[in-house]
Amino acid sequence: MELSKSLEDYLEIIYILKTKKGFVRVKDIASRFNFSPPSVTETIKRLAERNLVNYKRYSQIELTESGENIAKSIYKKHKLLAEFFMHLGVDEKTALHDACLAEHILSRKTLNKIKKFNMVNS
Amino acid sequence: MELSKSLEDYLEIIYILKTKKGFVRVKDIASRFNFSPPSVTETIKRLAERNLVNYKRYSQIELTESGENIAKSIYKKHKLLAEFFMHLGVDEKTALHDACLAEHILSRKTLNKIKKFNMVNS
DNA sequence: ATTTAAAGTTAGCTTAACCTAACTTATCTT
DNA sequence: AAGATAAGTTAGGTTAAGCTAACTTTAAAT
Repeated sequence: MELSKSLEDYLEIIYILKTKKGFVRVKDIASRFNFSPPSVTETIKRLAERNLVNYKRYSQIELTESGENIAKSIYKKHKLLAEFFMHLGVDEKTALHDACLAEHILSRKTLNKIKKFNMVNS
Repeated sequence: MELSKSLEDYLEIIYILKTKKGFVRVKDIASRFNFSPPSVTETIKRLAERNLVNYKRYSQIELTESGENIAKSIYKKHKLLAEFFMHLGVDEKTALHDACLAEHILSRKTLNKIKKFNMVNS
């Protein structure tokens, strides 16, 4: 059931691309992460096995409902953490970078405390 | 040159065990991480290839100077982050757990802001 | 000093997550 | 509608990081 950092990143970027562009292609994911297209295809297949995306060869990639739920929750963590780091005085670029990493590891309890901190400091 | 999260964890635990017990054995590392002894042996060899530990078969494990420097810096991050999470109101167990993960990923810039935060809130 | 038990190692396997080279499919242009 | 180009896939390789089973070495106990 546990998702790796890598799979979480894929779900998140699929969600972001879908929202921003309306559709998602292997090429877009590959160029975002600087991965080769075959690596992306392979990972998409693994996501499909877990019913997190609907995959059809040579076609666009769609999140399933549960895939989208996970993607949204990761994206929310990302936003929360970026805001948090910036409240601490970290520059935006670094805040976004570190948020991309921390979003995969911090516990719900810690994230809740961070959320409270953000609320107080807004 | 970049160390994986896994290798950083090994260096850190070797440093901690050495400090607390005076010596480090495969068995101790294995039981800390719940890894099998062969996995530990293999990783120790990889650390030795990078000159981060001195490894002699059937003998104790010693950090080299550069291995110890890295280990110390990770351990310092660990302490810093655990303290930080507790300042935010996170319980100790969770704080230590999350510190173990965050210590491998956060940038120097973010860690510096966290250090300042800790100083103000002590 | 032998024997036994504990610790460590070797050999060989697995999976995730990347890669390149070569091939296939889809799309776009004329 | 044919051919060229772009996108995607397949096949096969690599490395890190884990595992078990079987073997070796060291240390402890009698």
